Amino acid sequence: MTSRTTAADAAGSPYEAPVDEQECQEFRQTMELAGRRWSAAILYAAVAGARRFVEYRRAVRGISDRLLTLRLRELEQQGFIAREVVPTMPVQILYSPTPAGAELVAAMQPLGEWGRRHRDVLERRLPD
Amino acid sequence: MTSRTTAADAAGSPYEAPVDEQECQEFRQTMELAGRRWSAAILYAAVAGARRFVEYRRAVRGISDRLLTLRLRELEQQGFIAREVVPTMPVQILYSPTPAGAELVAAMQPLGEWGRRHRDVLERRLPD
DNA sequence: GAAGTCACTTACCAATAGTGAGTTGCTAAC
DNA sequence: GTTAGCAACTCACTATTGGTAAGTGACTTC
Repeated sequence: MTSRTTAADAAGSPYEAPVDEQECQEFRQTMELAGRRWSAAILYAAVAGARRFVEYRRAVRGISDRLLTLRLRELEQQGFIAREVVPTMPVQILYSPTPAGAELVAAMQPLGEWGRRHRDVLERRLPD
Repeated sequence: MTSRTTAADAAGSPYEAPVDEQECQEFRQTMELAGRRWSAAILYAAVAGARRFVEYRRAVRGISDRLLTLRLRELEQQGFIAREVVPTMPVQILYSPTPAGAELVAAMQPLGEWGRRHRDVLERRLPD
């Protein structure tokens, strides 16, 4: 810190924020990866046993076909979900969680817990 | 389950997905509340010691004034951040984490941990 | 008195999300 | 043998959200 004075100093600013910028950045990236709309619910459904497209659509109430397709592709690209085509007649397409996906869901559990304890807050801001 | 047969049954579908739809829903709401763009980083900065507008802007690298204003207001409404006007000359405005906000950040810690272990995945999909 | 800081607003454009309908390939029912 | 249905998509369109850049007013420092 230099000897330069500012309006804030004059007004009694307590300190310069000692926030670790890089850690903040990492934190942000992780939360935004996992917090992408629908992604967490889809991963959760996968770990809970969903496999086929329609099963996910049923489990993740409110999602559209289009967004489900998009998110499944993204999660596949990121390595959290594996897509398998079973060449029966008619073909079946199965989406299963990878170990990385399951690990991610496990890391989200405390937040799920938090959500159950603070259901009131959720209902106040996300009434869908 | 009825005795109705479907194409899926004919092709050997393993089971109906036993996913708990309500739990999935809760999970989704929580993750999307915390995963909103910039929100997690702002809360993190708050817990790490940021108080004034400029301190948050410095800590949360890349955010614009507009979005920071918006997010701070949202987090205040949701009860995660408290806004305090100190009537000095010039006035200071301080944003501090509430107990609920601190608790939320604590619940996000395992995900932050996960992010540090999987930095490669983050870099692949969020190069900003 | 010119330039700078703090905590915002405003205007505008781009990216993302949501809705609803259509498609292909198959089966099952009348 | 046409009609209806499901599974897993795709397309076109609109609404919502996010990003960029610039401006504002009260105040301070040079």
